[in-house]
Amino acid sequence: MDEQQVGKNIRGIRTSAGLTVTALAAEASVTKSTLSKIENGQVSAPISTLMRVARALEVPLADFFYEAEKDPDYVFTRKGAGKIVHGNGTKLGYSYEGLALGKKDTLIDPFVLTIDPEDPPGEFYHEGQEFIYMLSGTLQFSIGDDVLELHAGDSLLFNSGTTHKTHNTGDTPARFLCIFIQNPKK
Amino acid sequence: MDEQQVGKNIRGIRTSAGLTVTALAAEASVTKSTLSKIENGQVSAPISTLMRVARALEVPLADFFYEAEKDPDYVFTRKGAGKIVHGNGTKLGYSYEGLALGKKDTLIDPFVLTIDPEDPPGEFYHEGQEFIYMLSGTLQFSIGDDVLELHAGDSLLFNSGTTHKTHNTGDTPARFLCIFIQNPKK
DNA sequence: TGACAGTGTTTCTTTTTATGATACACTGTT
DNA sequence: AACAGTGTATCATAAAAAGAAACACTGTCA
Repeated sequence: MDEQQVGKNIRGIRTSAGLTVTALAAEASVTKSTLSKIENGQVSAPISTLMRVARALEVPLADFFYEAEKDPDYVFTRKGAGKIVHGNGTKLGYSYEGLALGKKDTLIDPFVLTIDPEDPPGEFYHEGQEFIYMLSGTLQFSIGDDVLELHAGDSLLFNSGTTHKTHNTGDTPARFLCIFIQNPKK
Repeated sequence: MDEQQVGKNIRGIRTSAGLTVTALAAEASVTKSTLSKIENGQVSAPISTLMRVARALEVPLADFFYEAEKDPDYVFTRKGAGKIVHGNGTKLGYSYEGLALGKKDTLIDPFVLTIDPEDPPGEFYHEGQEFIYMLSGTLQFSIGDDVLELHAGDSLLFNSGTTHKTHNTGDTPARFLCIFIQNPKK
């Protein structure tokens, strides 16, 4: 991990967001020359500057410091330090926080999923099984013909093949731990 | 997230490692005055300096930037929702709250485990993979040669074959969600 | 009691360097 | 060809991080 890598991370996040150097610099209240130098690893920016950039990108500051790891024995994720995967590829704005993206050979795929009150209902169908554990908020969860009202601490294990829908009917974000597992018998 | 929080994170990691300011400063090739100021949030250190400290602590740099817990009341287990299975069959007094004992054909085995401060350390080894997600309290978790200090919101995915030990060194019960999955390839 | 070794903090000066303003280069488009 | 948009390099200045050394503030031990 060095300034080069930090810069590459920032550049990756910026381009993913469809922002130009100029636009992000303005949003973060730094000049574009400064941002350019940061992204190219030409300076060792103080955290105060990086914080402004992180805030403008709306990502946790820790996102700037990830490095590609290789086949670790375990993956440890600090609270809030999971890699945020924005809902690209879906028409939903949900944000997924992957908790173990660094591990290659894994049977488990854990995420923390946040659904905001204004988010549209989502419908899912896929193979395998799924386990969810509510962390905060309230979520209306439809599975098959049943509708369940999930609150913090509730948990649910089900076959993903059963059509399931999510809808946040409350006025606070709903956060839940979500764990996918592929069916190995397939 | 600000310099204050970064400093607190560093201090927490340093003290957990049993290092003094002087010792860590020497290891990181920084003066103790500089390290003191960083830990107290009096400077906005450049990443080059923080990298030296992270390397000396043998932690990834991202560990300095995890967000502090804001709302501690988002984790609650509904009364009577889970079936309590006391630690029969083990010599430990741990209590397991099975979350999916009613389902027969399951790939996932989720439960909430509570370890009280007076409980003796436990050591485990078994096949498959395991995922844990801290709900409350503090747990000292040894895996392989590493010792991790787990707090609420932290998560860990690992191969169960790696010897792992649990020990509650705090003064409040440690609760964590634990999900165990058999290796289907065996 | 006093000396002392170890902790962490503060003050002060110097030196490093990150920053912003500006100019530059490199693309496409019309 | 002019132009609007990208990102990069140059340079002076201002900012502030770093280090040295002195300052507490513990404990311990004789």
